[in-house]
Amino acid sequence: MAVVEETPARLAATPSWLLTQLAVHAHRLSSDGFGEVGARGYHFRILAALDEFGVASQAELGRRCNMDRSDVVAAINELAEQGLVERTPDPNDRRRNMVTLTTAGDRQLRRMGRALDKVQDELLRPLPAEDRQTLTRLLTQLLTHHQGG
Amino acid sequence: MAVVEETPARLAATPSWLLTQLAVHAHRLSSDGFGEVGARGYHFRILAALDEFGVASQAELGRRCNMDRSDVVAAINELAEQGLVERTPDPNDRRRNMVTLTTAGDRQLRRMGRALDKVQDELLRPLPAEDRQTLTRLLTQLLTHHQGG
DNA sequence: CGAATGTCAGTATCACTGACATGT
DNA sequence: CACATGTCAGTGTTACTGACATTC
Repeated sequence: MAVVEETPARLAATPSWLLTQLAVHAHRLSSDGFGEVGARGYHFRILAALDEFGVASQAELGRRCNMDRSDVVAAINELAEQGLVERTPDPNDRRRNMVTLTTAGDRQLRRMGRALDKVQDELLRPLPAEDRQTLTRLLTQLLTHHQGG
Repeated sequence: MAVVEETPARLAATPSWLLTQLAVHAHRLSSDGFGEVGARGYHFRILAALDEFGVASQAELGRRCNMDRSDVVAAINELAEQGLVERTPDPNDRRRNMVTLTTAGDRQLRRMGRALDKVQDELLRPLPAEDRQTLTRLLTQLLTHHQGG
């Protein structure tokens, strides 16, 4: 009957619940933005890594973007089909593919970047600048611990 | 060649990236704990809601736990099969099922609760108590904004 | 009638596993 | 030989969509 139903305190007071639920909202927001340009999160990760560090093998991309090798394969397939990246064999190590960002890929990256900027604004809207910094610092601290150490 | 590959700054400096990556770690940790008792996240949400607010219809559970009606159906199926909840028709409203927590369900909830407590400790380990409070406050503030308003 | 409820079937994204062939 | 790389096929979790019959 109630219009608004209450979330159990056992969940609401729990950091891992807060994190996952907020991640859901972040994902919804960015899915909307990315979807408008026919892409998804994995694509952005790879394009951003190529833009920032240049040509790379698929395994390198996987490590940089926190993606599994097998998922990189699929993502590169999709990106290559759209002409956003090029996959060429590495003559120095014939196990590897060299993945390069194309001009079209760079344009797409910029489009997705703009969409992502909007997501951040929307996501952090209720927080003043100081709190945003604090939040980013704390989250970075946590992530560094769990990924690096 | 590098042993550690760098994450693109475009990602690392982005709150939504931090959130989603941390949510991944939280999910990994709780999946381990929940998996040991043969359960998953959706099960905990429902058991916790039943424990805190008592008997409820499936639709109510969905609203409280932030789950889709259709996903509640599947979760309740699984919980009922294990004898952790009971599903009985509501005589006052024949559209509804009344879902009740059984004694076994209560035991399971406690097991999962203990597992989840370990997850929080592990997740927040690098932060001092004060920072944990700040983080929880900021996350709560964000989530309230995105869910309530 | 409109609206809520339970149910079913299917989809998408992200993450992961195990296997295999090829090459270093 | 061990190990890295790319590839393929499949799984699990969470989240969501559209449809349908039943009931209020």
